[in-house]
Amino acid sequence: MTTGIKGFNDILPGEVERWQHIEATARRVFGLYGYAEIRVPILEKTELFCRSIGDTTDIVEKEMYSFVDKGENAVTMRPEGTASVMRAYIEHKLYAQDPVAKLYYMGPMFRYERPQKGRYRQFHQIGAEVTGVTDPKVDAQVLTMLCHFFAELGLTEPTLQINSLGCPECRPVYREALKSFLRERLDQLCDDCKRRYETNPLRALDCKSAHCKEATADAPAMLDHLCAGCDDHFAATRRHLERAGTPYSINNRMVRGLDYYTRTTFELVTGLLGAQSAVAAGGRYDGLIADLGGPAVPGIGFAMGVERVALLLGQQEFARRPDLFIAALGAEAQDEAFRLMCGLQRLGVSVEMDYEGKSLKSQMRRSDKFNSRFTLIIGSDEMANGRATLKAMDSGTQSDVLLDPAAIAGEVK
RNA sequence: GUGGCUAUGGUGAAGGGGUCUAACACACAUGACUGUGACUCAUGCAUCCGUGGGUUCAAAUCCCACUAGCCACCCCA
Repeated sequence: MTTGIKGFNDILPGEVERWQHIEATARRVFGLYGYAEIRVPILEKTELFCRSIGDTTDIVEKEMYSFVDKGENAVTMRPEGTASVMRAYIEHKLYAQDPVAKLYYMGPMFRYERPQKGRYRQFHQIGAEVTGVTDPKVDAQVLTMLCHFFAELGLTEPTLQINSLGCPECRPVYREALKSFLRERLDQLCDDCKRRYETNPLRALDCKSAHCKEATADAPAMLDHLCAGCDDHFAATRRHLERAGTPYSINNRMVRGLDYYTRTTFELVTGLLGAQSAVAAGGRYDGLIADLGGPAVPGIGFAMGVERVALLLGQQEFARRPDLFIAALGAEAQDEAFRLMCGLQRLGVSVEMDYEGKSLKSQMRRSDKFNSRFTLIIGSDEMANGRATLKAMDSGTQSDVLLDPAAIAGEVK
């Protein structure tokens, strides 16, 4: 038997309803804030991700599904959405009409990692991006919308953490300050952090090792090294969040994995997903659009992991409930049931029936299993006098109804 | 790429060398109720315990390998 690929999952009926609910909620909430959907391809030129995410990030170095296609092009199955959306924004010159674009997307992403709880090789993200606004009101609005979305789903547990990563002005200065701090206590750090000291010293700040936590307890914080512009931006973002009534906390040790982030970064974190605490995350990327060959337009956005959101929603039921089940006895009645079913469905009534000519008892059981609201019973008597028995399943009361779709629809609606 | 744990039916699982042609429960099917569900009762539903090899008179039960899944590290949504 051929099985699916490791880390690539089927989403079966029963679970897919939860996904549809998440997606529909995103469309509704994001629409409220004026975002339009954009659909971009799953495959892009490999260079797009190297340039945007960063050549030396883990994603690009070891996690991408990259291959050479039959036209000898180096292509990659997208590991995230922002790069593609910005590529489309630039390629179609959306900025020419209006540099301000508010876009959202949803779909599968691919990363070659070892699967574990809340992490899969094909996973799904719903993301949103705003271009063309530097004002921190937009930072606050993006975060407010994200929290609004979770509130609509009834999820209050994930909490918002924010940080600022500075800009190309102040970050290098901070990076050096941190390195010189770490240099003093390299011997106290774990092997991973020793390795990261050169490549990505900021990572030491959120290392899980107790020794590293202790050693970096008094490490300099990015927030204390922001330039005037970044400092003002962060302060204003906080003020606007308070104005919007969006609760948050500051996590000055938050580190993001993609190179393009500047200034505001954030995560929606939960303690309910094992090692995967981030349900949604994002940040500002003021240099990305220019880096990709577009105009000097700022941007900010986030992505959430749909699998993780679905996990948080738990086993909540989204079962459908048919309006009517038709139980028919005998070939003639079955034919009539089929005619009625087709007519009723055209009238907007959801109908189920049995196709195997089973006993009435068996059909009643099936009707009950479907949790249908009504059952229509048709046998030879009913066929003879043109009326059938309509049973309301919740109360058990029965009535007579004409064998006519419109008449039945009137009773069932 | 590294480490730990697990692997019995449609599902959750019990059983840790012979009494296992594998408990129990759910689900499913049929019937008791000859045309009425949800309750009740009865009956049926794994010749077989991830795959391959080994130990043994005897293995679902012990050993080895492989494979798969899960969780964790790295990293990330």
